[in-house]
Amino acid sequence: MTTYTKADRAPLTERQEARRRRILRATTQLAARGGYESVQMREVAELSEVALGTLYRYFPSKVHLLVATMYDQLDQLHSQLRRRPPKSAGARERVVDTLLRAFKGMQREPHLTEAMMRALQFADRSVGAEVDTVSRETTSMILEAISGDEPPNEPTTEELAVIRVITHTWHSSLIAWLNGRASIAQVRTDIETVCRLIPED
Amino acid sequence: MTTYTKADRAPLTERQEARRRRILRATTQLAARGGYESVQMREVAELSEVALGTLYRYFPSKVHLLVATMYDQLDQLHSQLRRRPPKSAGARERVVDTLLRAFKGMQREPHLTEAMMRALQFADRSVGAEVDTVSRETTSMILEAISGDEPPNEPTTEELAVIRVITHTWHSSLIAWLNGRASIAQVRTDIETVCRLIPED
DNA sequence: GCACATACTGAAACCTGTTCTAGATTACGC
DNA sequence: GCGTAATCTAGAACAGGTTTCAGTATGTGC
Repeated sequence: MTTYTKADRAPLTERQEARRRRILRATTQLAARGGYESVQMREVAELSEVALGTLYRYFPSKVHLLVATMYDQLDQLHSQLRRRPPKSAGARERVVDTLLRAFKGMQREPHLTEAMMRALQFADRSVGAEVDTVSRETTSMILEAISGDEPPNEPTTEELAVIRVITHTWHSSLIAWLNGRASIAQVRTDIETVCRLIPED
Repeated sequence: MTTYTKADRAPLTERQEARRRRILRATTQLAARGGYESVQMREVAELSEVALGTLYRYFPSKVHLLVATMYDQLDQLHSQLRRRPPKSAGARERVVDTLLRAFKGMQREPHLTEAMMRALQFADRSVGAEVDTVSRETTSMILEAISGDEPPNEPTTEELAVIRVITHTWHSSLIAWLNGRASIAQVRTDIETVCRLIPED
């Protein structure tokens, strides 16, 4: 019965926790500068003052590293949202607001976003657990937006299906935007379109 | 005013066309066996009896190669669909049928599917043009399903938005299935869910 | 059929993700 | 504090995508 806070990690000593933070910070920094390909494992190791082998002990691959970074960022976003939740009238509107607000944040750091999203989409089975964590976090953000002020109650199967579809759309259209294959307006439209699946209340 | 058939390629001599086919065939073969990571450029070159440099002249990267393969497969699927189009009553049903039929085909070659989809999702700006052709092909398949027997007329902006969302969902949920993060039933549900965005007629 | 430009070949070289190894260093139970 | 196990470090080595190059083959205009 060992339940860890925040994404089930084994307990770490302080120095280890510090190393982990340094690694994530370095990754964020490099990613923000030049995106996915600028995150080079040797550079991350050097910048975070950790040996390459140690980096790999903490994060078993570049994709793991970037997905963990994504979780980290998502977590910050989630806190912000809890502090100042969207105030719109209906569930649908609140979800749209939430996603557009997230999108606005991502527009500020397009390279970072690109690095994290590419990794998330490229992740294979071996990263399953970590991707699931990100996915759960996203789900609960949307669920909270749907619930509004009420404490979120157990989601129905139907709700979960809709949320999955929203998440899929959210990720893919973000990627399309990052790749220059979709405009900001198009991302907004896609979000609004998919959110029509949420029943008006 | 030079318009080429099938995805705008410069004209090739017969031997060049043959080489191109050999490369695509080899890629399909290797991908079908072991997925994305089994498609190794040196092996593709060897199997298609072409020098590595030549392979790169035809397809400037592994991702280009796999996206081209995707286009190729999609094209075959499209032909099949034209020969035996879905016969269901409403537009929505026909789209669901189309996608589920495609899904069934992909279940037969999961590794091949994985290789192509991973590449498609991982593609960056430099592959923009090729990804667009795949995207256009997908769009027209769905559009034809919507139109049914009628010749498809000019799609509205609204229709295009819905189709984009459907495509996004389609790709992401396929990936989730390939990664073992979603069941076949879930993919089916997601498709049915997103297709509710198509108005009943 | 010749001359030239373009394309193809084989092989080496390069880059970056990943793995491995031998030797410090650190954490921890006693 | 001491001994042991786990962790960390520096650096070499390996793997597969990509680039490069010298030489050969092919296609094209004349």
